[in-house]
Amino acid sequence: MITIKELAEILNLSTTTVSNVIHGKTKEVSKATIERVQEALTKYEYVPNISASNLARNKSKIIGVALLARPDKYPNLLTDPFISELVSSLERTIRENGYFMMIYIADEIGGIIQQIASWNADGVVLFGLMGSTWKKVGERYKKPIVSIDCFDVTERENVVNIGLQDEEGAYLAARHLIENGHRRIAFLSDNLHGVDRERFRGFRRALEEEELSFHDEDFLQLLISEKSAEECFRDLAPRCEEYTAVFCVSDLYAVQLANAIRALGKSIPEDLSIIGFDDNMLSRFYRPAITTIRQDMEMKGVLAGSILVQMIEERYEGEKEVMLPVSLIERDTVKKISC
Amino acid sequence: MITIKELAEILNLSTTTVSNVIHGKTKEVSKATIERVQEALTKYEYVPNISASNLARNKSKIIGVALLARPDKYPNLLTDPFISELVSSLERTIRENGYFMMIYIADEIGGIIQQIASWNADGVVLFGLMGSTWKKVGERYKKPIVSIDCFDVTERENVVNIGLQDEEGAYLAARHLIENGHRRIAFLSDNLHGVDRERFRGFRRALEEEELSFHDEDFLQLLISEKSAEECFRDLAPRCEEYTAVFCVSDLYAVQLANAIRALGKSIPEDLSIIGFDDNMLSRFYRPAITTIRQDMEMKGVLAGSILVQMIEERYEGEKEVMLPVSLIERDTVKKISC
DNA sequence: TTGAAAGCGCTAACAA
DNA sequence: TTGTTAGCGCTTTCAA
Repeated sequence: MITIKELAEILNLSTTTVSNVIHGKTKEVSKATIERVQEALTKYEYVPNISASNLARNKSKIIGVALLARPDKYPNLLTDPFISELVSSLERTIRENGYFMMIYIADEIGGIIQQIASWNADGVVLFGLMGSTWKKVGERYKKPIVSIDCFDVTERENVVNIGLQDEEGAYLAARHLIENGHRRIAFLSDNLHGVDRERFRGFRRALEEEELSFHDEDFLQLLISEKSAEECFRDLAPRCEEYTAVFCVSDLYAVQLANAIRALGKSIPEDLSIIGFDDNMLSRFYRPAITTIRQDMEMKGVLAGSILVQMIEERYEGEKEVMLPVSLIERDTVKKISC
Repeated sequence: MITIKELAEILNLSTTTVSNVIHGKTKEVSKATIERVQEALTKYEYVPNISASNLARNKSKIIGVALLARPDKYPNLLTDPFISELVSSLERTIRENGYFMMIYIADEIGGIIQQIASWNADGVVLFGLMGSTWKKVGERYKKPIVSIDCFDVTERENVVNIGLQDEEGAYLAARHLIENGHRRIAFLSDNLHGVDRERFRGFRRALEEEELSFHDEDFLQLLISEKSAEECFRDLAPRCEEYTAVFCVSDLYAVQLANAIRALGKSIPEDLSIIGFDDNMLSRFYRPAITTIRQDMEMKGVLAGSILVQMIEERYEGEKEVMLPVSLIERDTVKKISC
């Protein structure tokens, strides 16, 4: 692998000049030398050494993408349609802006942010971060950060959050069920933190508006840390007898619930209406196609990537928090019933 | 960010010594200094600069993962369950071995391999590479390579291929259909290259064994470069009238075909039997659950990652080609018929 | 047991 | 228009 220095010697030029034509800073270089250099570049198949360049410039063109997940979940995190759509559009946006993506998956941010700092990443996309752990991030990493689906971020320096109208989405879902005559509606999720807390709030707001009651047992909680997903749903399915409809916080859960219900010999939506959240491949391909709340993951990735790049290049002038809209996608898993 | 040099000055030591204790080369360092250094390391929150280290060592701990795909397809390549399972297990394996993954998605290998060389990646995983383009790779990149699902690789230096018993898989699928009484069987795919060619061969072998004829029109080709997937399947569905069963080269296609058939008011498998390939999330979650040929993507990623690491560390002693097995997963989309 | 110093390849301020 | 040179932070050989 030939270096700039060697090239300079061969051409009887300085490294500066060679470096300049490599980077197109050719205002002050004569036509003749430009050509000579470029010929040599291709002739000797020059390949830049990015490590050296990074070291000299104190930049890296790397964007770190940190995905936080529980250890039992992250072995196959990228397999989750929700995550893969996000990463897919992030990757493309980062690439198209001339940066490189380095993915980190782990259950705690400390080590990750350390490594990201080690690589001198120009910026970071953070996903799945919980409240208390923000401290560590701020202490160890001073460059731009875009967080996705985080809360209480606005007071932080150098951080922009891409969020979603979670509350509104769940509200729309619940309203849709109510408008179709449903009165006994359950809420299905594995926790009540972060986005799911917001969705829980929206869900309850819709019920309260109609003065429908909601009791603790109407929260169908998946104990995913204790048993396999399949077991969770098998155990939960019988409890759905009590309801005419279930709101699931993801399409993945909606599909799995539908299967568990059907395994009991019942049918969807005749025996139970189901509504999901996300509008990804699963709800679209499943039959009956799942009625769901759409969020634009594509847009989430694109925004996260491009805003981060703008921050890195010191030309971002938008808000500290961007809220993406949601919409109801009516398909075939909500039955109209007469109370 | 404090550097080794600064640390050395503070401690009145040489950079060598500091560097040595950082890397645990402490055979020739006194207990006392080890402790002093380690205290300072934490006190001053030392973070190594990987670019500098890479430059000095002429290594990078980076593994490049190059995914080749047609431009119209790669915007959302990572969204494909097949790819996401692969990348997910690759990422984990790479991480667990102490390396970093850098993903590259593009339609031609030249630029990618250039960038990978620029980063001085210690090794590369190649997916989706076609025959003629291997030249470029060999010319520009001399370090270890693991290819996935490639052919004619055994004669190359530094290359190990992770393949699959594609021929056998399709053979199993076709046999299964035949054993269930099917005689008019179509083959559905978007091309007949690479793995699909192998599958086509296996498929035909099964037919030939039973002296069943196969004509050109029995190859249902998806013209995915010309129209959207949905249109493809809508246009293709009526042609399935002619058959009692269709073998699809992926679960994704199997699901989409099933939906197109059902959109015509027919049912699966009563009116048409379908068999897929991959055994991923789609075939498992769909109802009726798709009968399919299982391949272990998890294993593919793990093998690719760990073999590459072994090659990088010069301790790989296995074959130049690893062939993963397939198996038939019987589910609910193949009907037993009496001829 | 510790240190001095050269060098990895590139950049950029400054000089000519 | 081109060249000189001093780093960037770390590793590693060799010497002390």
